[in-house]
Amino acid sequence: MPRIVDHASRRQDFIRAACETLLEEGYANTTVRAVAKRAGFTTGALVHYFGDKDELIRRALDYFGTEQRERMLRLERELEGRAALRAVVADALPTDLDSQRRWRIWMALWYHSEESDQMRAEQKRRYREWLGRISRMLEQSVKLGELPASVEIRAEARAMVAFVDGLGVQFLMANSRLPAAKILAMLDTYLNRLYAKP
Amino acid sequence: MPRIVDHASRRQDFIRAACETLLEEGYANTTVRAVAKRAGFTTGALVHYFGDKDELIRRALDYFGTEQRERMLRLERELEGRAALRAVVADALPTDLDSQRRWRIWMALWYHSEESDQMRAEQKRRYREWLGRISRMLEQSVKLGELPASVEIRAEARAMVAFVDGLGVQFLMANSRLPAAKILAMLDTYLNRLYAKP
Amino acid sequence: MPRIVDHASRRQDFIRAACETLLEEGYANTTVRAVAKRAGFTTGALVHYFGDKDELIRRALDYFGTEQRERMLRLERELEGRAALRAVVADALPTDLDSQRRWRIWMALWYHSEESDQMRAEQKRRYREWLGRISRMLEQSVKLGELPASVEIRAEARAMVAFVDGLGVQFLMANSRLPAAKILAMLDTYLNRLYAKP
Amino acid sequence: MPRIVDHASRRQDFIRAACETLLEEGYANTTVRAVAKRAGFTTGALVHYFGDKDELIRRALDYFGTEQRERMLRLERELEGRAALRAVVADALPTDLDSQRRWRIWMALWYHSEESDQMRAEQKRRYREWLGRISRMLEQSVKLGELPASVEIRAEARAMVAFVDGLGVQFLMANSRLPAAKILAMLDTYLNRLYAKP
DNA sequence: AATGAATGAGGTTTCATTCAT
DNA sequence: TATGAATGAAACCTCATTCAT
Repeated sequence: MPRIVDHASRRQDFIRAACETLLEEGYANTTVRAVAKRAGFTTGALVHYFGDKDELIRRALDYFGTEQRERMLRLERELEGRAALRAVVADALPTDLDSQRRWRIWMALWYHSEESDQMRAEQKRRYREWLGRISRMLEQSVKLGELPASVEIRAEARAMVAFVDGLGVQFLMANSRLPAAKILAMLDTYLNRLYAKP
Repeated sequence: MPRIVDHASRRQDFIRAACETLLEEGYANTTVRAVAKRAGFTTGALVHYFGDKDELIRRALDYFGTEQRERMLRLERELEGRAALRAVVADALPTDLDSQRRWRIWMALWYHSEESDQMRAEQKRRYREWLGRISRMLEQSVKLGELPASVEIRAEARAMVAFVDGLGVQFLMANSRLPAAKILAMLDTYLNRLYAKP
Repeated sequence: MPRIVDHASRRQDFIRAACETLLEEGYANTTVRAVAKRAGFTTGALVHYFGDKDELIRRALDYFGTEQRERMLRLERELEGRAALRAVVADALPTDLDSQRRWRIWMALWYHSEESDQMRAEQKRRYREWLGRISRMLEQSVKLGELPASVEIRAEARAMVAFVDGLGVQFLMANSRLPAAKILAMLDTYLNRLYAKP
Repeated sequence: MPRIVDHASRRQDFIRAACETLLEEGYANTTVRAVAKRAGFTTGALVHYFGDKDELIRRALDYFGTEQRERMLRLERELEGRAALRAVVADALPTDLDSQRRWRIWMALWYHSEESDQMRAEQKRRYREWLGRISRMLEQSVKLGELPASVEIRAEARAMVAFVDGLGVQFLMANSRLPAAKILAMLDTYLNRLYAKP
């Protein structure tokens, strides 16, 4: 008589626990034991849900990307063109303690993409998606007449993403002493130039 | 009379070995043993040159910063204003295999600043210096009349650095398939907007 | 259901193994590996029972103190005044091979109290208790009229303990060639003088 | 052309350095490097004067015993009988910071006698000498009529030494909070009883 | 499915000792 | 004689993983 357990949901519990551990204790302290404990289980239980630690971490980071994407989709649905772009990017920027935690994870993700082929592949996929989304909003802006047709969509998307990532890094390096207002002002300066009439 | 060894140069050997190990095997595989072996010694030899592993790693990462700074200083000396800024930033951008390696190190540095207080302190110092240098070139541009006096130096410096760092990340994520020409074109677009006549 | 192991008793196994190792191989050779091996496990198993080596050693040394105390309490219950004192001290004195082993441990304890703050604290506690116990028996002697009220309890307790500890040291130095009879005779001489009618 | 070095005196330098290191840094921190540094040399120099570390330590502890003995001889020469005994023992007792240091060494010596056969042998010799010296003073007391002929010289000497050693231990355990006056008072109580008219 | 004891490899660090100079 | 670089063994500790229950 098998114990009644919702395999998928328990798996999700582990993933969430791994995320929280990554956020609050850092990658180096994200041990299997720590994650299992946070999830309310012991190390041995993991074996039923993940082949090894690496898979768990990958799933956790992926979950993280998924959350971000969902927030993004919500914003995209409600707005369009420049407004959508501004909303999506502003949401991604590090403007509070919570987003600082998010950026810490992203950095862990970048960093560890260097070490695991599978992680790298997944990270690439996420990057492509993120670039694609920005591109689409820029295209929308062109359609709406906010931007001239001559704009180089792909390059602009890349520049935009670079700007955001770079600010994330700075935010961490500055130990969160970078006020949200300043960051948003920088974003607006950036957008004003991009959307400037020639 | 002691065995004839140039202490400083041998120390440098270890630092170089640590760098190479970091670059080629990643931070996780950069063990004391691996570094010593690459340098052609046993682990115990390290003790003559570094207090502990952390110091070795810090020195290795610092070595990169120093190299970068020296290149920067050379460029600053020869040019001024916008031209200097363009040269310095273009040099920092990931445009070839060698700079890809550099960016991998930077990322390691960002990442591990999160875990070691000393490393964080040194990293902050480097960041401040880098921001200061960009700021000075922008001020020069104002003096030269390339930029209006109304420009917010500090915020522009931050935005510039963010742009560069973000492109470094993208370069790594894209597995170096981002052509130098495209990256430089993005830089010029960025500068054109910044230096645009209102 | 977990593997069936009595955590407390297994912990005790390690403590016993540590004691034996200390006794038979000396402190310098009491490595984690050696203790684990003697207990029939590998080093990693220790982590389930002790935070680190220091805690293991402290527990092992404490184990001795506890044993000693329990023997003492038994004797105190059955006797009183001078008789109790004589019995307790005679039991503590090094009169056989087994007590030689005990004294070797005590010396380790004294010695290592010098180097670990926690151990020093625990050792102080044990000393205070031991002094208190002797003091109480002396007070009893006063009440029973065996000793004059003028006796300086605390100083006499200290002297008594010093005498015992010093004999323990001598016993070890003499390589156990000090016959029990001689030692007990010395004790009686000591007590005769202490309890002499003025 | 050999360098002119007084082998014996340099050897003594190392021994003194080892002593000081033992006193000030404790046995565990008495590394070859620490001793050599204190002596103003490097580790490699030791090899010319001592076969290995163990020999160095043994010589250091021996030097220590020798100093103590010399102080004792001086006192013996000037006094006799009970007065001599009192002076010698009072000098040995832990009554100041300096003697605390001495006792720390003695304890190290006791402790490590357990681990090295050679050290044990030398320690035994020192103990015999110390017992012999006390015995001789007691015999003198008998000759001087201070003590009855019936006194058991050897046993009394042992008891005396035990008393002293035990107080040394207590002094260390009490973290030197045992006032000299109290200790000397205890000694006088002890001697008064020993020398009491029957 | 879950436990948690146990394994064992691998990491950093310390240090007595060796040896070319 | 002295140097001090280098060795290499051994210590403690951490942790992913395995497995009997």
